[in-house]
Amino acid sequence: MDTFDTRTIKAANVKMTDLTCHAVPCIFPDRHFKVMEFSHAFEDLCPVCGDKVSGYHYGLLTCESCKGFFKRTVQNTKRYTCAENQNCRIDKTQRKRCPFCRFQKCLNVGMRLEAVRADRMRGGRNKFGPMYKRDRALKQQKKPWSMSIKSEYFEQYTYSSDSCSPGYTYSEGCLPGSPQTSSLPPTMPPQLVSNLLHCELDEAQVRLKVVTYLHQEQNGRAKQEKFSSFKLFCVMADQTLFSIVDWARSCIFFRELQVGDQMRLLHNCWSELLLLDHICRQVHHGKEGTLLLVTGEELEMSSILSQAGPPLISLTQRAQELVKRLQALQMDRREMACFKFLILFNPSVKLLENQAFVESVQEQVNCALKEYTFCSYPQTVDRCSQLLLRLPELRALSTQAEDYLLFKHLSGEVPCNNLLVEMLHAKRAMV
DNA sequence: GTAGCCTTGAAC
DNA sequence: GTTCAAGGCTAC
Repeated sequence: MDTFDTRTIKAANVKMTDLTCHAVPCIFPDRHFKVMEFSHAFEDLCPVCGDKVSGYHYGLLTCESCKGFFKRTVQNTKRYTCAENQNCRIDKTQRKRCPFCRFQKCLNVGMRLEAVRADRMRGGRNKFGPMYKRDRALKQQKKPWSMSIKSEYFEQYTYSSDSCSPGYTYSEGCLPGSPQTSSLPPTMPPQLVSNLLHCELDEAQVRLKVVTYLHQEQNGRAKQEKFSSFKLFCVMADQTLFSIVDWARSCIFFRELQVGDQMRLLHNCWSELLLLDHICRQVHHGKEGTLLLVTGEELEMSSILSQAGPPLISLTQRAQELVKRLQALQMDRREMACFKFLILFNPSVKLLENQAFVESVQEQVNCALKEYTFCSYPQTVDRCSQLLLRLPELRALSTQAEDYLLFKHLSGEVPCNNLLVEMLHAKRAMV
């Protein structure tokens, strides 16, 4: 129990020890005391604390203090802990109270770790320059419509992509796979569905965390101790699972539950969520014959199948069949977000303290998904049922994956101190 | 540790 | 030469 909590907190702290810090002391600071001027006034408020924006910093418009805070945290590899429930309110007056939640918010709104320079070189421009330029142009276009800053902020989504505006990137209209991109007239999704989508993890941030961790792990080992491919996959899945736990703990509804219920729900469905994460990635990847890993790497399916034993071959093939079915349905990101909640809020989990609440969330999400599919895909009347039929398949597949993992664990092939194994044991203890 | 102001330097 | 987003300095 305790291990779960401490490890979760560890996962929430971004590991940046591979950032080499070569501080260059400024021996002769040539001070001109030039008054700082900006060519234009920034009217926006900082998405982290609501203070006045001073310019683009680490990927998006933020205030000077959050810029400095983000820089100090990343450069000095700071680790914070939250004395409350990891959902402290961050505003101008309280931003100093909880650095843990402040840093989480920095990451959640889209501040980029990679914009903090490992070599601490001053001046110049980075790769975000064109992105900032695009964002400025976009904001300029939006001005005549007098959109309030707040509504603009909440109408955008957390999927990060370099091709869209900084921070919250895919706007309503350019969300891949959304019904708005088809020839159908645009319809407003139910508010709950939009809220669930808003909770989604930033794929780029997850990728960065996993890649950074893997890099550290491999580099910190002697040549003969390097991980095998299977162990690397375990570490990758382990780190992804940490991100999934972080996602759950910051989600609407879930964060209102007592820690005991949170753990029961997560212990019950961790493998389904992990598998769904993998499957969603493949559905949107859309390249037959290759698998897209959380690290962004592509693997040839044929090379996996040629090296894997029968249990892994069967698992891979069944997962790909499910991917194909969901691709055939053109399942979109909002539906995926609903799926996650339907999996997480399982009222049949034993010993829940607030079973009624879990049941009510499941019902609300179910209704919202029905309404969404009905309004957005009117040409497919039974779309919702077709989607929901995939859930038992996902569950069966996750059970098969758990069995395989247990077998590998008993054979000593899973790395020690692994959250996957911890969850596996916790789930078996529930039954 | 925080946050406001200063310096730097690549891109334009 | 100008811009502006990095890092640095320092009073608090």
